[in-house]
Formats: sequence, C-alpha cells, structure tokens
Amino acid sequence: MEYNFRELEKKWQQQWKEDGVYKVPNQSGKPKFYVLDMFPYPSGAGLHVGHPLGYIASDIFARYKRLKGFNVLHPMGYDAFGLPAEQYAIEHGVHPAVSTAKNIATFRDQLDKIGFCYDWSREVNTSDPAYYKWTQWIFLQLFNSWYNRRSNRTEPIEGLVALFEKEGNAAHPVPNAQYLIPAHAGQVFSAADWSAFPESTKQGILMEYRVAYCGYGEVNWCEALGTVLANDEVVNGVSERGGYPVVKKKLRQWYLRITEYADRLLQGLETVDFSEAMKEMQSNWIGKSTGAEIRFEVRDASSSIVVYTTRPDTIFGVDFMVLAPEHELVAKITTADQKEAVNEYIGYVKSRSERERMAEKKISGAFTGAYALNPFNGKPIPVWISEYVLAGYGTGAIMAVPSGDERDHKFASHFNLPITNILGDAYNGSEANPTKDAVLSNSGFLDGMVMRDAIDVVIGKLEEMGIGKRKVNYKMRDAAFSRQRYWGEPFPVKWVNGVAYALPESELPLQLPYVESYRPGPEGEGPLANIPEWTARELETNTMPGYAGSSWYFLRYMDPRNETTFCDRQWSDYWQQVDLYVGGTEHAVGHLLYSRMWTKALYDLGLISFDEPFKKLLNQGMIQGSSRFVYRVRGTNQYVSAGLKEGYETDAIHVDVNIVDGFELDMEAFKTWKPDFADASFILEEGRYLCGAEVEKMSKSKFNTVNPDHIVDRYGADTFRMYEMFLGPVEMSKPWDTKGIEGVHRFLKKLWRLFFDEQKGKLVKDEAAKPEELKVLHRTIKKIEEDTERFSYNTAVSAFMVCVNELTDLKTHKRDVLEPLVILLAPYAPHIAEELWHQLGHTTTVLDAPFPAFDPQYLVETAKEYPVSINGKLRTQILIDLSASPEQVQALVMENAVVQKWMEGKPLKKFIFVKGKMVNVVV
RNA sequence: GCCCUGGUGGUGAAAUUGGUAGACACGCAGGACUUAAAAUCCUGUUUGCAGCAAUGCAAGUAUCGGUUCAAGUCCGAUCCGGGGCACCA
Repeated sequence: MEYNFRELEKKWQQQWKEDGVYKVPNQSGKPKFYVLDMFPYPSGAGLHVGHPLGYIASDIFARYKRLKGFNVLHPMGYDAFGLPAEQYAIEHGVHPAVSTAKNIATFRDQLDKIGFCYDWSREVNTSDPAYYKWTQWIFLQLFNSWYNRRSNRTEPIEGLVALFEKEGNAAHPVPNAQYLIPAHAGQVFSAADWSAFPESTKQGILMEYRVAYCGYGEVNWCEALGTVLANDEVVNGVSERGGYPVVKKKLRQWYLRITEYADRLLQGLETVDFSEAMKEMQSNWIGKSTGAEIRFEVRDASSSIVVYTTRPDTIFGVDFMVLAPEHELVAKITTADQKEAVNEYIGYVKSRSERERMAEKKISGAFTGAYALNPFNGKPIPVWISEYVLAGYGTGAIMAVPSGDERDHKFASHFNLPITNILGDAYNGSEANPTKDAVLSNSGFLDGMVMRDAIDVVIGKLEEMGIGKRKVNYKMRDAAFSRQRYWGEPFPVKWVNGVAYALPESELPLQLPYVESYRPGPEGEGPLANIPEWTARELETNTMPGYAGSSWYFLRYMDPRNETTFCDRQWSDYWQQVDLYVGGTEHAVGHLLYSRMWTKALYDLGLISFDEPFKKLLNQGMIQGSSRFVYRVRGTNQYVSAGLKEGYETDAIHVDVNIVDGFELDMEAFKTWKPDFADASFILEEGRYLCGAEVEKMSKSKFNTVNPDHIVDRYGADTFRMYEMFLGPVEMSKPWDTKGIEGVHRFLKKLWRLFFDEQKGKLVKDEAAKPEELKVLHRTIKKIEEDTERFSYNTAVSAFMVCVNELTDLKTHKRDVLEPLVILLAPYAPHIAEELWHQLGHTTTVLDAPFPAFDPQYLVETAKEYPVSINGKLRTQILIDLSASPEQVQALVMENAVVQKWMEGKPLKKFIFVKGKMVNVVV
C-alpha cells in the first residue's frame, strides 16, 4: 500500500464534511479558545500561494488547541463589500452581487482543497442583508450615543438630552471642532436656551455630540474613484487602491468620533499581546503629545493668537510666530502694506496640490506685518504665515523657537530673522538643538533652570495669568465613515428638513436597491442619488466604508444566524475575546484600530463584556513573487537572454513564471502565451534562453502568481501545508520558491513507510517499545509542543523529520510510538494523520484524541560537560536539559550516568538549579 | 531625518533563559539496487592546513572594540538590507 495522497485527501475532506467534525457547539464542558483569521476580500483573482500562509498557521493552532482539550472556535467568512467589485461592475457591467458570489465560490473551492478545520456553518458575508442588518444596527447605536468625558464612556444620547434640559451644556462642551454643522459651532447654552431651541437646532446640537455624526469637513476626495477616502486609504497623496490623485475637498460626510477614544486606544495597547512594531504603528498614528496652549496678544489689534506647543519652557526664545495660511486670523491682522504679499502667498499655497506639497518641502512664507507680544517680557514678535504650519493640528498656529527647533531654524535663516539663543553653549549658532536638558539663559525668570523642569513652571505661571493651559493633542482625526459609492451598507438614516433621523429598528435591514448604473450622483453624491425611489424616501445616499462590516465580524461568528440581535450576550460572554488573531500588518492603522474602537463603544453600552477584541495578534509575513523577465531588443520582436543583454538596448518585460523552469524560458510556451510573441525570435546563450529575476509583491499583473491548486494537485494538501510552514518563520516575508518541496513530500512518504510496506503490508506491531524508541518519541513531543505554542512551525516540521529519520533507522513500527506521533502530526498534516489514525483501528477523528503527555524521564541522558572557573579554580559543569519538577529533577540527576561517573569517590562540590529548566551540577 | 527590525555555508534556514555553531531541508558530488529509468537507500558537503585513513589543528555568525570561565546571543561604535512614519510644533 503506497501513500496515495490524492485519494486519501479527497476521501477525508468529504468524510469530515459529512460527519460535521468541525462543527463547534456554543457550549461544552471544555475551556474555550477562539482562533481567527482576518477574513479575505474575495477578489476576482482567487487565491495565490501567499494567501494561505496565515490560514495554515491558524489552522495548525486551532487543531492543536482542540487536541489539548479546548472547545475551539475557528470560523471563516468574507469581507464582501468594497470598491474593487464596484469598479469591476463599472468596467464589465456585471452586478457586484453576481461577481462577488462567483468569487466567493472560487475562494471556498480553493480553501477546501487545503483541508482547513473551519466551521463553515458559521460563515459570514458582510454584503448579506442578514449580516449588514446588524452593521446598520450597531451604526444606530453609535449614532444614538455620545461620549461622556466625565465618565469616560460611551453613553446613550437620551442621557445627554436630559442633561441639557437640566443644566445646559456648560459642563459638557462640544467635543471637537473638526467637522461641524456650521450653524451651531461651539455654542454654550443654558437649560432655558435648550428648551427654547427649535427642533432643528436641537438636532443640530446633538449631531455635534454623537459618536457617529454627520458634518462638513475637508476630506480626501478621489476624483477617479468618485469617492472620499479615509486617511489610512491615502498613501503619499494618492489612493491606496489604484494610485489615483487625491485632493482636499469640503463635503458633507459621516464620521466616527474615534478621537474621543484616543487615550483608551493607547492605554489598551498595554493589555494586548501585539508585536512591538504593531503597537508602535498604532501609537504613532494616534500621535499623542502633551504640551500647552498659550494666548499671545497682537499689538495694535484687538485680537490674540492661541498657539499649541510641547515646549512652553522655550517661550523666551520665540523670535517669530507662524500661522497656517488658512488660519481665520490671517485676514484680520495683516497690515495694509503686507496685504498684497500675503494674498499672493495664499494663492500660491492653494495652487499646490497635496502631492506637490509632500514631494517638495520648500521653505516659503509671508510676513503679515503684525506683531504679537511675549506675555512675559512684552517683546514684539513678528507674525508670519507659512504652509509648514498645518491648519488641522493644534490651533493652526505656532510660536517659533529657532534655537530649539530645526524647522523654525531653517525658516529664520531663510528669511534672515534674528535668532535668540536661550541654550547657552548648547546652541552652536548654525543648527537648532531640540534638547530638553540644557540650562536656560536669556530667559528672564527661568534663567539657570533645566529646560525639562521649566515646562511645568511655565505652565503654572500661564495658568495663573489666565493666558494658557495644559493641553493634550492627537494627530489622529475622526474617521470618515461615508463613501459616495453603491457597493456598501446603506445608512439607516432619513433626512427630514435637513435633519438626520435614525430609521426605526423594525425597518432594518435597509436593503441596498438593485441598480443598472453605478455612475456617481450629482454634486459628489453616491449612485444611490440617481434612484428616484430612494431619494423620494429621503434616505441617505452615501454608503458605509469597507471597514464597517469588518469592525465587528468577530462577534457575529459567535452567533451567526441570530435574527433578533447582533450576537446574543450569552454567547459573547462564553467566547469572549479572540485569543489568537492572525493576519497581515497592512491593517495596523485601519481595521485593527476601528474594530478596537467599536468594541470599546459596545462595551460601554453594556452590549458585550470585554473592551479589547483581540488578545493576541500574530502577523504573518508576505509571500512574495519571484518575477521573471525577458529582454526585448528595442524596436524588434527579438529577445536576448539575460546574460547577453548588456550588448543591446532592451526593455524588460514580465513573463509568466509558470512558463519558466528555474530561469530557463520555455520558448514554445512563450510563443503561444500571447499573440504578440507568436513570431518572437531569440538570442540564446549556450542553447538556452535565461530570464532575469526579481522579487516583488505577488500580483496578477506581474505574472508571478502561483496558484495553490497546482501545488496541491501535484504534492497534496499535507505537503503544501507543511512546506509553507517549513519555508521559515511565519512572521517573515519570503519569496515563493518550490525548490524544497520535494524534501517535505519525501518526509510524508517516509512516515507512511513506518506504517506500510508495499510487499509486507501493514507493519504496525503491538509490542512494547524500547527505551531508545520512547526517547525519540518524548523528545519529539516536547519539541512539537514547545514549537507549536510559540508558533515556530518551521522548526516543528524539522523536528518531525528528525523523528521519522530516527524511527526509520531504529526500524520502529510499534504502536506505542507511532500512535502518539500521529496525534502530534494531526495539526500539521491532517489528512495523512487521519488516515493513519483510522488504520490504527480508531473510528473517531484524531482531533478528539488527547495530546500525548511528555515524560521527562526518557530525556535525562542529554547531559553536556563544560569547563567553568569558580573562584579561580577550574571545575567541570554538567548541564542537563529537562523539564520536570525540582524534586524529580534532583532524583533524575542523581541517577544520571554522567553524574554518577563524576561522583565516583568524590562528592559533589555544588548542586545548583538554574532557571527551572536547566540543571547545573558542578563537580 | 526619526522609530522598529534584521545581517549565520552554494541556497531556505536552526541554535527557547549566554553553554562551546550550521539541526532540518534543498542543491551538488560520489556510491548501492536496476538491462535502463523512476522510486528508494548510503556516504560526503563552513573554510584553510596536515594525513592513505579514521582523524587532528587553526579560523569562522556584517565590521571594530568590550563584559564573561564561556558571546550568533549581552554592551558600545560603524557599515549594509527590510518595514513603518514623515513639516504633528
């Protein structure tokens, strides 16, 4: 009987499905464990070999935990709303629902071939009305809530209304001025005022407090895509998808008030197990800084300028001030003779696109003619405007300290402004020094003080004088939550006389209507604005962004078919947080931040019992493609081999990696690949055409994708799974390369031969195992357990190989050894393990077997001797690696052959335990 | 520019708290079985030197220096790659 993986894998995949072995009950006597993959966007291109890397890693862990006696939730679904399906619809006239359904079927088919243990009865699809009903419902919870800074919690809006009726809003000022309904910006009102306001004013005010709110703001508008993009969807001034230009535009938009959660999102990072890099990306994005707001009076004008600074200690070094060109005071304070220069400069700034501004950072600016006054010594400070000061951060105005800030220094040098040195020797006259440790000079009452200590002194003084206060700022902005698109969740919102009202819960889901055209509506509105029945009902025409459905999907898996609530509290209490979340780093500041915020809001509202969604995050690396190139001699249809291309003027052209063997091009396949190449001719080296190579992101357009189906077909799913793990650490990115796959495949065949012989048939015997065989087994148990726990799957695969090699050498065919080995292997190579398990006479799935127990007594001989110098005398140290209780260890050490030999005639000098796992014996 | 990572044979990579490098696999070379091929198995494979040989000696984890009985691992400086952020005051 030989290892027929094709037959065997097909058989078990079908059997598992029939028996429902991966169906997970919502309750059991076992402890729970939740393993989750970031669900895929079902693109038309299907899976390539890079996608399953994380899925295999999580699948191994899910199976392992099940063997360890956990009730494991391991679901899968689809993030099915989004731009690409709609772009595809525009270009090909296929309805997104149709292409999405087709893509999902392809994905499912490909996933099934790899043998994952997903509980498909829990599958979710964000574009399914039964799912987005609850996305809409959660949106309404956010819409009907406000963030109470006093209790630091999300609370129902009714409570706020009650507060307004009782005491007005003096105790609860408008949370931020980023995106406002302009008519009501920042008003303070009394209880009496409130009751006198007309309904529309009341609603306008409430909108300023809602967690999900609608306002006008500068948004990232992408003309080519016809929609607004979130900050994390814009990269270097162009759209992340498609690379189209993005401009700032003022539009009515929905937002999520994520800024109110900034501090909690930051603090929460300390309670979760994410990589340092991931935590840092998130905290950079949040961008918390502590400093002060300081008001400066303007000379000869009845205005004052409020600046934000993290360095109030440098206030005596302020040589000029800079406002953002868009700052509202610019027009007011500019003197008559500077008007022309200032207007010209503002015109210049407006003419520059976001892109240009980022690409070339020129020093530019204009003097307003106005002077502010230093509150401590009355010194006049010239006020400038410049694009290096951003309107959207802090107060849009800064106090410039050239001796301490590099940008201010460059600005001062460029415009020949005088520089005050407050740093003494720490300032060299040509370069700013941003230190906090210098001793202040030229600084009035601060002279002689260390800068770091002066910060609090200055803030105290400013507060005393009533012209400044301590202030915390965040770089993070409220998240844009609407898109002018069709293929997304409709907002359950109705507009009546310019006021947004929530749709009653009974009308959910608000279904996405069927359309023929996906053209944008008038004036930046979405395609839904083109549907008369929709606009007649006064419904919101925007749709929600891609991250809406993905912000809470991990909860839906717990209770996927519930029609009365998004997830029964009983089941979210049972499953709790995701214990292991596996996915790429690309969602660091998008999805991961949004879902953390939603979780906190739902927690505050008492809908779930935990406020961080993901306990541990494992970032898998990317599998890159290894692209191949042919070199076309310019102006011809002749192709020159890579080694000879220096002699010609050539263009490199991507060629499909599937028609290249290593580097050698299959020239006949090339000619039939595309019509353009049918009459290609070649310049060969040593009779062969060799391609050039480069490692790039795996992508259809680079012709470097490899379909996992082909690998599975040729070597089987078990080989494919183990090989992807064998390539290297899961977290590491690496180019795809099949050159080692034979070795993994050979391992499985060798394993098979421990059980079966082509002539002799079944080899397994029920004899008792010998100590050396058990030693091999227990060393493997220990290694596999440790490696699996720390996701070191590549070394685990190696450990299996070592084990099988050794058992083969020992000619071991004993059940006592082979049966535990099969269990160990079940997470990694589930099909062959299941087959062998049944061949050993079992009738239930191997996953219900208990994980083999490790017994340290078989490993005690692994002692090593080292010379060690103690108090100047050379002694010998014996190091024994084992894991057992200290008492056991002591007993084992005394029995150890090496120790006994050393003890002949002479007593132990010292006997030390080191760090629990290793034992030092000094003789 | 700032922050985070990493640098080990011909190749992918091991070495878990410092324990005496290169596990495992690929590739390559030689051999066995076979009429032959496939499959399978065995031997060798960091470098240099010595030896018919088993083997021995020396050097070696980007570079230089340090701590230690012992350093790929810890510390300091430099060089090179990968990722993130980038006028955030």
